[in-house]
Amino acid sequence: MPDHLSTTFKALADPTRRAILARLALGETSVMELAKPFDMSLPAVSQHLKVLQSAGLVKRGRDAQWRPCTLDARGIKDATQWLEQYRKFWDESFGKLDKYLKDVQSKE
Amino acid sequence: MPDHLSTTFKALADPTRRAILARLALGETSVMELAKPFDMSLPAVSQHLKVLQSAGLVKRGRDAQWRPCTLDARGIKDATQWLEQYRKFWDESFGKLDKYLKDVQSKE
DNA sequence: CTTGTATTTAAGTATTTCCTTAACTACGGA
DNA sequence: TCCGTAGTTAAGGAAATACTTAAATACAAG
Repeated sequence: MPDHLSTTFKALADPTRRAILARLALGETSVMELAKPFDMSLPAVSQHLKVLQSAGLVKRGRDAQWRPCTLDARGIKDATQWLEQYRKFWDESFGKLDKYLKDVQSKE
Repeated sequence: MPDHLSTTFKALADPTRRAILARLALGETSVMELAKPFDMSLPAVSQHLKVLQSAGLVKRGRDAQWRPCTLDARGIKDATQWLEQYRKFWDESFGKLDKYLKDVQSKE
């Protein structure tokens, strides 16, 4: 129903889900393992993973009874690239603005 | 109540609010002007602006009865920098991964 | 001081989110 | 086949979200 980017940013707007992504940045792991740090039921973590998956931020596999999770580049890329449009606005100190302009030029 | 980054990503997770930011990227403008493209009441837009403001994405001024809006670099910077941590995961084609590794090295 | 313009606040509502517990499915091994 | 481990689905509820209309506020100009 909603656009893809809204789904992705919504997924990122939760500290539990961002912590899951941080863990996955270290490498593939199971749902059990992911759930350990959180004071929350397993179904809750499973539901967070579903949100992350449909946002294209996490991919799931199958290994016997485990469903290993890894980062999915797609969602991260989409969000990053959208924000990239606004890069010239964050820290407009001349140094960084100068770097920005050079980068833009080098792409032409 | 929630952490700053959650507030910021939540603010970005709405297409109307992202459209407002897109308009503001072109320059400062009024609430009336911002509201025009949307099939939505003025209070609704005003409420969206409040969300953007508390996420550090928009700054407001005062000029007679107008409350001009501009982009606020802080929120954009925070969100971008958080995602930056994951840059090495989006498009791990060797070319871009190579560029990433060079960038990391050049910062040391 | 009244009117018009710009904008916010208040109050109410439908929908969505994030969690819970209970029940279910999937797989491997004895 | 029965059991244990891993994980999901279902059902329900409290709180948050995204809107609405009506009323209030802020300022400029006559």
